[in-house]
Amino acid sequence: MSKQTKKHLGGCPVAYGTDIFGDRWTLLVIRDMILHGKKRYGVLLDAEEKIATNILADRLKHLEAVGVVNKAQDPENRRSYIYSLTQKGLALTPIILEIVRWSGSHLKMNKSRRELLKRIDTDRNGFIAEIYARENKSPPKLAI
Amino acid sequence: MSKQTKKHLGGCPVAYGTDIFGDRWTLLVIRDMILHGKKRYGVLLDAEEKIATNILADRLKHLEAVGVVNKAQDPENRRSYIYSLTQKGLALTPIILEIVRWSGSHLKMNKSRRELLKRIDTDRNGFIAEIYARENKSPPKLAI
DNA sequence: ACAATAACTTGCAAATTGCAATCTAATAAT
DNA sequence: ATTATTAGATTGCAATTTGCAAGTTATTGT
Repeated sequence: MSKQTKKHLGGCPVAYGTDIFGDRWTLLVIRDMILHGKKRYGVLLDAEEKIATNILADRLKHLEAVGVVNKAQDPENRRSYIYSLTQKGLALTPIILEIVRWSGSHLKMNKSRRELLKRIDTDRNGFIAEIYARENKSPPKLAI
Repeated sequence: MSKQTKKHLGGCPVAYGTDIFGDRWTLLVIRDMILHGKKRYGVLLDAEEKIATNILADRLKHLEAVGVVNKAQDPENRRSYIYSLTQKGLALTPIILEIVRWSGSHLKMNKSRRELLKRIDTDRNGFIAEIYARENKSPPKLAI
């Protein structure tokens, strides 16, 4: 992820988005938080794709800086930090879901993932609402 | 974009997606093709973000290799090549549109871009159908 | 024939990623 | 109380990628 190129010019929304999550590792971190409810450094480190420690730390710091994630110390264990998705972060859910849908058309998936895709197709808004509820955030207004 | 890390493990759809478009430049190229109908190397090179020639060539080659883009020589000018989105490529449209929507909530945009956002919100499927029609491809089945 | 163009390719410096070791503060175990 | 372990990084450095600008080749325009 290029810090040098992290400047969107001319106000293009896609360029703005790519400045924030237009790299593989950031997208995967967001996936883990949105779809799997992961909230801790060590748990995020455990993803299948094996992110490097410095990359994970860098990405979490970045996501906090852009307001996608909130970092708070766990009062019961001050070594540990809780990373929560903000409203801005949760609002990335539809993007993640569209990625799942697109990939679902071109990738062999196991049964549980096929069922996830079916869930998304069957009741997308309900699925989104569940993710928001899990994070104790109010869901967005329903779109048609 | 890491060739070494371009391997999705375990069949996760988001990881699969990030292998294909999980980098800034690829997303921006896809944006230009989907939203602006760009089809030629020189035109894609002219984007606001100023992609480097080697990066553009690399990304187009990659997109062709993964079946998102088709490359054909222009019969009227054999120096020039036409890069067309395949069905697989066009199916990325909902992702691009969700990125536009998300960014629209967090970015000041000029009038034309605000109108684009309003278009997407008002008649998303119609907008998608227009893009498919522009590319002479049959649109996907309507989702609820 | 020569100039201009389209699409790259190349050389190389700067930046980023990836791996593994290391560090510090806090908690757990003894 | 002391030692061991843990959580979350940070660091050193090699490998890879990006970015810039010059260069190349085939094709078209003059």
